[in-house]
Amino acid sequence: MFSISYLGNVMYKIGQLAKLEAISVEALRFYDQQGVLSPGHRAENGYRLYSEEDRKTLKFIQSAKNLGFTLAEIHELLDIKVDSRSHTCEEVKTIAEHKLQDIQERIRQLQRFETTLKKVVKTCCGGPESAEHCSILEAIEERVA
Amino acid sequence: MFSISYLGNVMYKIGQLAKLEAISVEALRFYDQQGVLSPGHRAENGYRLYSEEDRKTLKFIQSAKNLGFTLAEIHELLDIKVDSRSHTCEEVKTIAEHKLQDIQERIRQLQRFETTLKKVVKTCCGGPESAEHCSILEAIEERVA
DNA sequence: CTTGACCCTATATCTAACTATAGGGTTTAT
DNA sequence: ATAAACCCTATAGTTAGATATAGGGTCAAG
Repeated sequence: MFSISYLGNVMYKIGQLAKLEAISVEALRFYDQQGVLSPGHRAENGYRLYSEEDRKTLKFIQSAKNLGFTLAEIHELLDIKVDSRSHTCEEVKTIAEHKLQDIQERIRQLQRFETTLKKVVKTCCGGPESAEHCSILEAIEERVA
Repeated sequence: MFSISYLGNVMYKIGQLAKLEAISVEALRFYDQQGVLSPGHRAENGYRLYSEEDRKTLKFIQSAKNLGFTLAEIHELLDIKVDSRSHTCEEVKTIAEHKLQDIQERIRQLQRFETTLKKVVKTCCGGPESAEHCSILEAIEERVA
């Protein structure tokens, strides 16, 4: 297998980058289409050619996904990143704080579910008897939440 | 406005039930289509007629949704409920326990996001200075998660 | 007797982040 | 030279739980 180079820089074909960064080829094409990761160049045959810089951007995307950011939010972050001189720390921090609040709200909602579910599970015998008087079903009927 | 009755029992038209239980008419039709809440009868003109029992089932559905159950899971619970003699407490408890584990796993994932996001937010000055050396962007680049 | 409120079905649209498929060109290995 | 492996575009499908829309029937009031 040959390595591809453009203007003296190593370039990756889509399948190569996909393998390196443990992502599907389809997902990479999807990122291109969504504008979060468009390869800097195309070969003459139309193949996408990703640079080392593109690979770093992909790592950024994957890392941001690990923080719970959506692709739309990652798009925003990347827009700031590529022209960071025109943007401020405040903007970035605001985005991150909103995300944090969003996540915390989702945690609270899930914890409400958890609290009630735990209560309800505890009251149930869980035995082989008929569910006719099952305390879980009864609790739900009585609008437990 | 007249109240509708069938075999001596009060029945609700879809819009009436929707108003009483604070749900949209479309959602009720969707529940019917999904088989979680099919009105016991249809009027001669094709109108859905919901009984008091159907209304209780709707309350059950809404309550179960407040515990985080999906419609598919609620379908399962209702299947057990309508023929509770053929089912056991154990079955019901198992469903609830699985749901609890599911919710707890989702909480853990969100908490991982939260922990890292908090760290990252704290390191950022959030000031009006350019984002060129923004510690949040740098942290994401360095695969913070 | 017609207007507005209500009901019906069937189909499309929404969000998010892909995955899959169809149909076709390119490259690499044998 | 040909078959496998790889690339392309464009479009459709997936999940969940609805919401929206088109086109049409029903019903009660004035």
